[in-house]
Order: sequence, then C-alpha cells, then structure tokens
Amino acid sequence: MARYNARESERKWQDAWNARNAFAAHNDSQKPKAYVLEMFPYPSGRIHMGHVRNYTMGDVIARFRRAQGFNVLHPMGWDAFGLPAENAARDKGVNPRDWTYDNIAAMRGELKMLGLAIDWSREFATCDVEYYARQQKLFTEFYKAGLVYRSEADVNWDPVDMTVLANEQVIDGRGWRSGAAVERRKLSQWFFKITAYSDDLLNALDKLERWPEKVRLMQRNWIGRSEGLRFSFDLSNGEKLDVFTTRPDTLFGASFAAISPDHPLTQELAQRDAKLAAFVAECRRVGTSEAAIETAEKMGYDTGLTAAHPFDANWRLPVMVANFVLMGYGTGAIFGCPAHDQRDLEFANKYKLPVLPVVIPEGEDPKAFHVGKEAYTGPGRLANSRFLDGLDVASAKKDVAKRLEAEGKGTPTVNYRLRDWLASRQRAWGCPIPMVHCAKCGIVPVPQSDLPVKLPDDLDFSVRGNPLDAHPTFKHAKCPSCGGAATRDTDTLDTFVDSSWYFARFCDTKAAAPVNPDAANYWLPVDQYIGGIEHAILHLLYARFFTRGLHKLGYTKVDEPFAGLFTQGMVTHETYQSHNGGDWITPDEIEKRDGKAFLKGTNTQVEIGAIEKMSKSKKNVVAPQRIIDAYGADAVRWFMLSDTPPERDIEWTEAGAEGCWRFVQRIWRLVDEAKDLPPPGTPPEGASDLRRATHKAIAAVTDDLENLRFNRAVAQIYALANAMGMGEKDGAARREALEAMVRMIGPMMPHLAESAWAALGHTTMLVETPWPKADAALTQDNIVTYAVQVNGKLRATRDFAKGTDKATVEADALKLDAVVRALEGKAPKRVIVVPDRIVNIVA
RNA sequence: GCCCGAGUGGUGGAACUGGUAGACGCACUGGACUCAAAAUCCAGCGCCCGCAAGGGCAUGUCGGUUCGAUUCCGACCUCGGGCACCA
Repeated sequence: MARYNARESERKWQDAWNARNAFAAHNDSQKPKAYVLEMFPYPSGRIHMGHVRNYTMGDVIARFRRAQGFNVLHPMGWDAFGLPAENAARDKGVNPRDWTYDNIAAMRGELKMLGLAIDWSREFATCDVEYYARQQKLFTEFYKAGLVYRSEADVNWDPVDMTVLANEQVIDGRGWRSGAAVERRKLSQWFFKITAYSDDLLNALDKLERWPEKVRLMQRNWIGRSEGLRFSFDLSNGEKLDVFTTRPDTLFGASFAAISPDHPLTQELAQRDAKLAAFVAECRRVGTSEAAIETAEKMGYDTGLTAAHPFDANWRLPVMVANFVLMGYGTGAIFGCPAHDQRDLEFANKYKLPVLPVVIPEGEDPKAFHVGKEAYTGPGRLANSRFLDGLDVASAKKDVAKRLEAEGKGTPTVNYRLRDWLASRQRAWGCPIPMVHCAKCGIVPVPQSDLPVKLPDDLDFSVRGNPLDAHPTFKHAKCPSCGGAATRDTDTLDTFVDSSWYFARFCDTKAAAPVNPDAANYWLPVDQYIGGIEHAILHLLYARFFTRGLHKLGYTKVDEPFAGLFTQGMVTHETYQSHNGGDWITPDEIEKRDGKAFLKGTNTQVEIGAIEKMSKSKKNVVAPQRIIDAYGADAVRWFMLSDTPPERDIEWTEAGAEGCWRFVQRIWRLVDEAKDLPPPGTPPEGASDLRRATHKAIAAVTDDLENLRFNRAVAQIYALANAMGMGEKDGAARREALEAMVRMIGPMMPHLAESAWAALGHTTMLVETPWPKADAALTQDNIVTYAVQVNGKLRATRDFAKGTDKATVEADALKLDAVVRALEGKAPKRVIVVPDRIVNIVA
C-alpha cells in the first residue's frame, strides 16, 4: 500500500472543509453554544511553535465541541497595532500598514496549513479602520460614563528620542534605543478608571472556577486589597496630615510621621527650604529599577514640623520626609512605628528615633521584650499603650478605629495597590485617541458623526518623538463644541485596549455598533480561552474591566469575559554552542550521534546546552513551516498534544516528531489492513476484550478532552492502537474499534482522520460525524484483579468476579501460596478487604 | 524579603476520592525480515542480590498519621514562577 501522503491529504481536506464552509459559526442556532478562543497573535511575520501549540489546543476543543453537537464559535484575528511596525518603518522605510498587512497575509497562510477549524469569515485586525473606529466610539462612551479621565502622570521620558518609554524599555535607567538617561516627567495623560471596579474585580475571582488558581492568586495580589484606618494628625503649622495604616493598634509605638518626597506638603515646604528641595531631587535621582529599590538606603529629612499624637496632644512626633514613602499608595503619608514595621525600624535606627514595642508575643515579659534588627510583626498582647494594654491585636485595631472615628479624626478605609490604567501612548501606530483640546471649551470628545479619527498614511518615521505629533495636518482640528481652532490629541491608545474587547467583536463582526448586544449575549462569555501565562495579569485584568464597562454601556449583560481559562506552557528546545561557550548554533546546523551533537557532516563536536524557550538570541528556534513540510500538520499537532501536560513547557525534539510521524503511518496501516471488514453500520455483538478496550478508550478520551488533559487522551489512543494489535483482526468489533479511534483522533489529527474515515467506506465527512459514545456495559469489567498484600507488601494478585463477597475473597486470599509463605506460619491478626480492589493481611 | 507551585526510571510523564508505583511515548538493547539499508514486526527495559524460584530497596530528605502514603500532616533541601519599600 502507499504510505500516507500528508501533504496531498491535508490540502485536499482543507479545500473540502472550506468548500462546505464547515466551521461557520451561526448566530441563530438552536444548538447549545461553545465559544472557543485562543489569544490572538501579534503579526510579527511568521508563526512560531508557541502559536502552533496554542492554536492546536484550541482547535482540539473546538472540533471536539462541534462533534458533541455544539454551535461553535472559533475565530481568529490579529493584534496588529504596536511598536515593531514603527521600528520597521523607521529602520526599513516601509509603511507600517503595509508591513503589518503583509505579515498578516504570510501568517494567515501558515496558520491555514495547520488545518484549524476556524470561521475565517470573522477575521479582523485591530488596525482595520472598521475596528479602531468603533474602539474610538467606545472610548468616548467610556469617557461620558466616567470610566475615562485625564490626569497628570509621571512617565519615563527619553530626552534623546523625545518619547515616553514603557517600564520594560528602560534598562538600567537608560532608554533601550538611545541609551540616554531616562527622566521622570509629568505629562497629562488619559486613564481608564479600572479602580472603580477594584472590589468587584477582586470578589468575582472567586466565581471564576475554571481559571487556574495561580492566575486568580496573581490577580488578587495585583489588586492588593488591604483594610485599615485613615486618620489625620494635627501639625504644628496648623494644617492637618492624613495618613493610612493597617496597624492602628500600634499607634502608641509611633515615633515619627513621614511623608513622601512627592507629597504636596513636601512641595510646599521645599519652596522655602533649599536643603529640602535638594533632598527631594536626590530621592528622585535614585532610579525606580528593582535593583535600585532593593539596595536603596532609607533616607529622611526632618521638616522641623511636629505632629500631635491623636490620643495625646502634648506628645509631639517629628514630621520627616522619607524616601520610602510612596505618593501613589494610600495618602502618601504614614506614621512610623519602628518596633513593628521593618522599614520604620531601619529608618528609626538610622536617625536615632525611639523604638518602643507595644505588641508583645505571648509568653514574653513586656518589660524585657526588646526589638533589635528585626521588627516584630506577629500576634501578641498590647503593652505600653495606655487604654489598649492587654488587648489582642484585632481588638486593639477595632478600639482605636472606634475612638478616632468617634472624635471625627479617622475613618476605616480600604486601600488597593491597583492603580488606574494609563492608556496614552506617544506612538503613531495605534488607535488615535478621539479627543480635541480647545482653549475655550477644554477637552471635547470627537462626536460620533466625525469618527473615525483616521491614522494618516503619510507619517514620517524619521522624526524624533511621535510622528503623529509631527504630522503637518493631523493635529489641527476644529473644536466640535465651539467650532474654533483646536488641537487634536496626538497620542494613541495602549494596544492592551485593542485586546480588551476583541472577543466581544467576534460575536458579530459586521455590526455597526462596536458590539452587537444580541450576539454578545448569545456567545459571551468565552467558554474556553487559551493563551500564555504572561498575560495572567494585565491583559486578563483589562479585559475583565472592559467587559464591565461594556455592561455599563448596555452592550452586554455579562461581566466576566472568560468563563474558562487555560494557560499553556512554552515550547523549548536544546541549545547548542561551539566549544568554550562560543557562538550559538541552530538545530538545523547540527546532527546527533550517540547522544552527542556534531556540526552536520563533520566530526566537530558542539556543546549541548540548557533546554530553553525557543528564542532568536539562543538560536534554538525551529520554524513550524519546515516541520509541516517534513511531517505534515497532523504529526506536528500530535506532537504538541503528546506526553507533556499542556500547562507545562514542552521540549521540541526531532526524535519525538519522527515518532509522531510513525504513528500517523501506523494508523494508516491499521485502516488499510481493514479492507475486508463488514460494511459501515454493522452492529458489533458480545463483549470481547477489544470491544471493552474500545469503549473504555472512548470514555477515557472523552473525559480527558473535557478536562484539557491532551497528553492523557493521546496515551489512551496509543493504548487502543496496541489493543488492536492483539484483538480481533476482522468482524464488526474490529470496525467498531477502528472507527472509534478515527473519530477520536478527529480533533487532534483532522486530515488523517478524514482520510481514514473515507478509506473505511464512509461517504459523509468526519467533521459532520458526531462524537462516539461509550457503552457503559462495556466500560466495566466483571472480573477484577485483587492485589493481595501481607503487612502492606504486595505478595500476589488474584482474580475474582466483581462483587464477590468479602468472606470468599478473604478465605481464598489466605490460601494463596505466596501468602502462606509470607505468613511463615503466623496467624493473621486482621484482614482488610476493600471490595473490588485489595486485600491486606496483617500478621 | 513575602506569596505560590513542583521534585517519580536514561528521558517526557501516568497513577481516579489513601489501595498492585512506573500506563503511554521517546531513547536504548536483543531478535525476525533483508544481499544490505530504511520501514515494519516480536521481545526486553527502575535499582541491588540470585542460575532460577524468589527476595530486598525505591516517588527530593527526615519524621508522623494509617492495615496500607507518590497521594494526608510537620520540618528541611533543591528548582521554577509571581510580587517587590503598598504603610
């Protein structure tokens, strides 16, 4: 027989599915719906193995659900705005739009070769005018709904490139491109009011049961809710100073008050105090990088002001400016209790401030308890604290809060570390912010009738700064309100905005409105979302926020965009290096002999390095295209699903790929050998081993796919193939086994499965064939093998009819040779029989 | 520093709610077929002792609970991830 020709078969079936429009999703179906979505790709130019893994997993779910009778939405689009297009424009002189759409065309072609069951009629790119026009509409609506506002913000400013840099673009305090020392600048920027939903975004995490616990935890920490008390100090200059604390119980251990260098009071004082101004400048000079923060010394400056202790006006605390107090959290001011806060302790030790323990661990003597280099943050009883003495921490907190609240000095407050989302970017290849700045009317949103604000096609990327800002006409606009000359906002939106609602647009990509509520309410939430863990926080949090915004605006009734989330692992590969840690060498350039790696066709040995994520810098990238050409899409898909659990990193190996290819051929042989089977539809009878293996496999694979355990599903299918090697070679049971196998590999290796289905004599297509059902009578054995243990050690096994009574099992087990030998004549003290499982004899 | 997660053969990994540890794949070894190779098929494959029958030891380490622990509890070690002066 001919070997299976993957190339020919894959092309043929892709055309056939296409001709039948087999994967169209229907917005008016009576079937239950299933929305399966993988995080859409950035059109960098080529697909990589990570894409292959991601889209294969999604495709398996989509095809599985379709076979189970669901109306499936499985779309594809492009996250198409972003910096690489601008870099290409500057470096190569191309138009970013052309560059992007060319990349999309190339990647679409590569993705289609994988045979994905996608409704391509819904494809769009976020840089399509049709998409970003609607995003602009949403932005103005969010603005009117109070979910967007403008405010001053500190940004990383590159003085050479004259542009704002993202934190990731600042390396050791310098711009990644220019190398210039980055400055902190205050700019007026647009923000999304994500903090309006802090509590809701946090609480709703509990209901996202089909999200990984890890991701929920990361989001919880990111939102960072903490309960505490906000109260005010009376200052010696007559003003009040608001502080936030989670430890009001330690108030009698206070030895100073501290304010941020960015606090308004600091600014005010610095105007009359040159030394303070210098101190503030010094604080700002110290970078915001992790390393800088970790090693930064605590620094303080005594303002000369004092603050009255809230419970004793005669007790004066010095007011210090301290570099470790952040303006962005709480009120930007604290009270310092050195004995019970590590930072305060370091600060106090440096500036010789008192350290008075007020929470004493159980069993310690309050008079003897001393805090040295480590602050005590554990539980205990209050001491040295007047009316609080003897209380536990929780009661003391409540008591302080109650008293200060009664005096009108304090309020119980919840703080979050979550900040509002700064969405302005000084970039040209993005969604223009549809706002106009008028000297007379202030900020005016561009009215619906004037949308979209289109990106000009003639941007000059050789200029410094934002090409959109430098464009000769773009920024000149008429004020929509008064008609006078005004300035258009030349910033664009963070590309995370683009990906915050694309899943809602997929529900109806033809709708005039940004989101069609009927379609969105039918399809949303996404039933299964799949993507990388790197989006655990930002993208997923922004999308959750945006969906709440869409709800508020009436576009949908759901709040949570993704009911099920799965985060898949990366694709890794061995690295190769010439000797002595020299140049990296690509996998294509080496060959392996006896576990050693050599330069192809030579005896020059190369070092095999660590297994790492595929990356250009380590040159350990394997292009999907080459692999598809060599083994076909099905073998590659099979590899991606085999062996490694989907959430873990998978190592790509040539040997593994060859193994997958061999399995493709093995299935094809099994089908070919089955020429003389009874015709399709012949019912099998009886209960042979093969039939039992078939139905057990169906039950197991179904369960595994339901739970995204692809590696186990693959193992079950191998086991069934092995069972076929031993079972009946002909007859209806053989056909049943083969057909079950073909139907089960359908979602995983769809082209091979279609070919096999046709070869088995079917005239219908496998994509239109329902998922097989397991016969419960055949998934259960009527003979069970008991393990027989003596003192917990396995000594024998013994078959019994299922449900045999305990007494019989016990009596027979005790007669076994191995048991008699192990007992050495001793009488059993106790015999434990676990029905249909195990016997343990205790001697 | 704080918070998570994971440690099982040469290797990727299985093991349902505590019940025969190592399914299935890869690699490897031996054999069959072949002039030969590829492909395919058959067999073997945790470690130690033993000709064998059989026995002992094994799921990072040490302890605990239990008739029985990869699974539950405690301590420790190693690796990976997240956050990072958040008051």
